[in-house]
Amino acid sequence: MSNERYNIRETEEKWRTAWAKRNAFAVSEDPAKKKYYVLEMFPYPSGRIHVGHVRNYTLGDVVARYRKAQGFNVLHPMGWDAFGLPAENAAMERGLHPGKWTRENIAAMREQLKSMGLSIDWSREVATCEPDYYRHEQKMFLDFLKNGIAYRKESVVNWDPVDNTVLANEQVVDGKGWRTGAPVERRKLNQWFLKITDYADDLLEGLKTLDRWPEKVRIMQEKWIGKSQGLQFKWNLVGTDQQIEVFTTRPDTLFGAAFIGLSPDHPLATQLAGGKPGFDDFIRECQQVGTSEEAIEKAEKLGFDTGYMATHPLLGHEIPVYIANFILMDYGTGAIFGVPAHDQRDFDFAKKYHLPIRQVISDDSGHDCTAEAYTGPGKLVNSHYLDGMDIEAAKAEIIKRCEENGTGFGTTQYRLRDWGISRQRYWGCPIPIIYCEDCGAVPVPEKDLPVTLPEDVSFDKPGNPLVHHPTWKNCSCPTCGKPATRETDTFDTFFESSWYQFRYCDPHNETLPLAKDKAAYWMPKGHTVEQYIGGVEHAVLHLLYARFFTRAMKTCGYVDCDEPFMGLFTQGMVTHETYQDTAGKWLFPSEIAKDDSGKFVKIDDGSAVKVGATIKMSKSKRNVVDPEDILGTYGADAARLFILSDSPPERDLEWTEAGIGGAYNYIRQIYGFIIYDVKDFLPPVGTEKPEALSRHATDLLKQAHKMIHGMSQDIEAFHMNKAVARFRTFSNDLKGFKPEAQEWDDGERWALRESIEILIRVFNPMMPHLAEELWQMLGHKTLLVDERWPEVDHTLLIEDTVTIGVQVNGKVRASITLAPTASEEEARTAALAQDNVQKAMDGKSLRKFIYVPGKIVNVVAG
RNA sequence: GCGGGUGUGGUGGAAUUGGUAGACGCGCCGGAUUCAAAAUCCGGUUCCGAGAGGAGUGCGAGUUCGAGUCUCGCCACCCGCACCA
Repeated sequence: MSNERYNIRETEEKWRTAWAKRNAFAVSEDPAKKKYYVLEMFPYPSGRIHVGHVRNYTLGDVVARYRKAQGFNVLHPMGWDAFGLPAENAAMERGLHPGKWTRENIAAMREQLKSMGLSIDWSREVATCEPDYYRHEQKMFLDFLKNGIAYRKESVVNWDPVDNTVLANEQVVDGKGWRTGAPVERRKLNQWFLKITDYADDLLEGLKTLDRWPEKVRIMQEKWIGKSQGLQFKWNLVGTDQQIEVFTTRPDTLFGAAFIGLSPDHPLATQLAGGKPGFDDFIRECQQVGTSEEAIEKAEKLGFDTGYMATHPLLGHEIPVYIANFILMDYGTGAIFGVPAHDQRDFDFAKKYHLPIRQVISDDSGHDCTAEAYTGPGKLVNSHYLDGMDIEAAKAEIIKRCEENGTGFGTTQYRLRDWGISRQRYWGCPIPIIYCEDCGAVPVPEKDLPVTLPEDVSFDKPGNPLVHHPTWKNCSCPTCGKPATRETDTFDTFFESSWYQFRYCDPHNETLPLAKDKAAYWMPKGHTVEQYIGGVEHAVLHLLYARFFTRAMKTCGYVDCDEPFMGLFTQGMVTHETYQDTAGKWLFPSEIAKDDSGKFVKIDDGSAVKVGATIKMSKSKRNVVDPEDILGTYGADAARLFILSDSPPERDLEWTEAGIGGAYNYIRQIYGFIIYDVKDFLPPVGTEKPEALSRHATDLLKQAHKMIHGMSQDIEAFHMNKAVARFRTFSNDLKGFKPEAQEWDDGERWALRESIEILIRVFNPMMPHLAEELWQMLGHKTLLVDERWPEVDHTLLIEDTVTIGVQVNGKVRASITLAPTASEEEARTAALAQDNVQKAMDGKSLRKFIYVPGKIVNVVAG
């Protein structure tokens, strides 16, 4: 076998240069060609790519190169999600300006991505932190205002009382500020919102059209939107003329009501209980729970008895009114009625405050409602005129009665809340609003856009530097000319990532986010991004915001489509083993090695290393590998091949040294095999197919065409690991292909070249540098990047025999080879002729004979 | 807590969607080559059993001629939860 003579570094660089010189991946609108838009989620420019990026962009590149080979006009762009918190952290920790830090990171990461050999049209690159990008979203925001999609309201944030800054949920650790350690408070601020709830039904309906999305993502979005039918109705507050409006999805359980619960943020809460002993402490305690739903749900359920009672005309008795910390002001009316027997949270609350538990639903199984809430189906009991009804009928009856006596109405509620887009941060897109004492919140006139982010800022003080900027903040009112101040909040960075899929279609347009004709070619309704690829962690927020934003843009006349991504693929995480030294300190994989006995030790001092769980790569656990090292050591093709091998892309990928080594070996082996072992036997490029091929040569071709067929199916279904297994199997077939006689005959030589070229062309999307090099070494003058995907000769896929298993009473005892179309009679004869079948039947008679042609025979004996 | 998902040899995974479980790879074992090692090549490798044979897809039930695949109930791990991106 050959020595390795494939110079990976030089060769890979050579082909990247060749593609770039040729502008191989630059595209423009071409009405003669069908377009195909492949998009991977753009990266946050943290400074270095990580293995998750390598996985994401490798997957996208396989699709892009495969579709290009199929003749599509493939749009495959790249850009930078360049606003966000880490840039401000870098500024505070290291004194670097967020803009400088971000732009340097982009430059570094661009080089890293380029070294992967991606088929990207770099002329379309965008960075969201540049005014030529964000000016358009400022304009869109003004349009949203005009169309009633944007509005301002009060909402709560996490407040660090020491730094006097707003904290992201991520910056709240165990209820305390991450830097100051001070208990976080909730604080109300006026903020801008987008009316995503106006589109809730449409977003829900649209999910049905997304048949090329993973079902799990559609389900998650459906649950997130959380459409529910229910009753909104008023309770009377005993001894006052006040009423409490309550929403419930379970009006059927009305007679089991044990208490009314108010959100601590509910206006009535302070009104009823303010001044009562313990109230201030209670509210303070509530305010120390973070704003995240998770924190609220996990926090201990606390209540405060207002001392008031409430009643409802249909109920007939009075129940106490509590303030409860688990009730969200944002959902429904911010008030509920609690039914301990049929809701576990209410049950826990009732136990804690000694409230009665009254069962009103029963399924006759004797469920003990004093031990645990019952949430299953059943009939109504203890509920007067509802007794004996099923749940749905009882719901309808209560809604009807409330509507008749005018105390309530049936209504639809959504769990989805409007999208708060204000961030009290510097490194984001300025919200184009000016506040004037007389005129209020005034939109910045379009002629004054963009409102650019000032670069001369300092991070000496905590909080948003825009607030203390000496000149930027102060301006004059566009309406009346009086001194005024700019909005110092910036947009949520999800704003930028909600429309970048459009910007790539027309990235240098100065007047519009994108021109109509470009949108019509690349993003027509029903044929938008054919394939979007990214992490499943974006299943709800980013993907829902982008779907909403697209609809909002449509409302404002920018585009004609409503679903931005027709096909979605969500990849799994990349994991790695974790390592700790004897002192428990986390170690990087690069700090350890295997000793002679195969145990891991620290490289610098040889001390023992504890190998821990394989988990998601994270900086804190140091279980990360640097793609740059991998690419430098093994080359881009090996990294790409390993990423695609073994693990199905939707599942987690365990990064191992052995795995990347195996991929590297394959590249060297197949190169050596083709160039040193068989190249000299091959006929020249373009040799005509001989008149007749031997059975032997045809068998090889059959395998080759089966592979093409299988590879196409696998790539289209994102079964990249199976596609890899397929061409590796075929590589083994090739290596085992020997002349039947002493010498190669012409047919064999031709079949060998044909098969090798097929192999090269089908693995090209995965290992484009190696494929291009082999293509040239075999004598081709053209670039493989311009070649078409090989066509399947379907006559070669037909098999004349098939081997199937023979079961006796469900257990495999033998196998038989038949024509795929063999009759049941033929199958029966062949099966019963098998010794093992007779043995297993053990003299018993044939009771039933099952024959599924091409699949199985089952002899039922007894 | 709520919502979504995953579970198959020593190991990553495959199984034409109800039809011969373990393709392909990693690792390991044996052989060739080598002064030796590395690298490379060839062969073997689910478990128990000498063998005939038996068992086997997280655990427990069920449907079926036939279940990794479908149904129900558990267990374990992972992702998201609206200001990380």
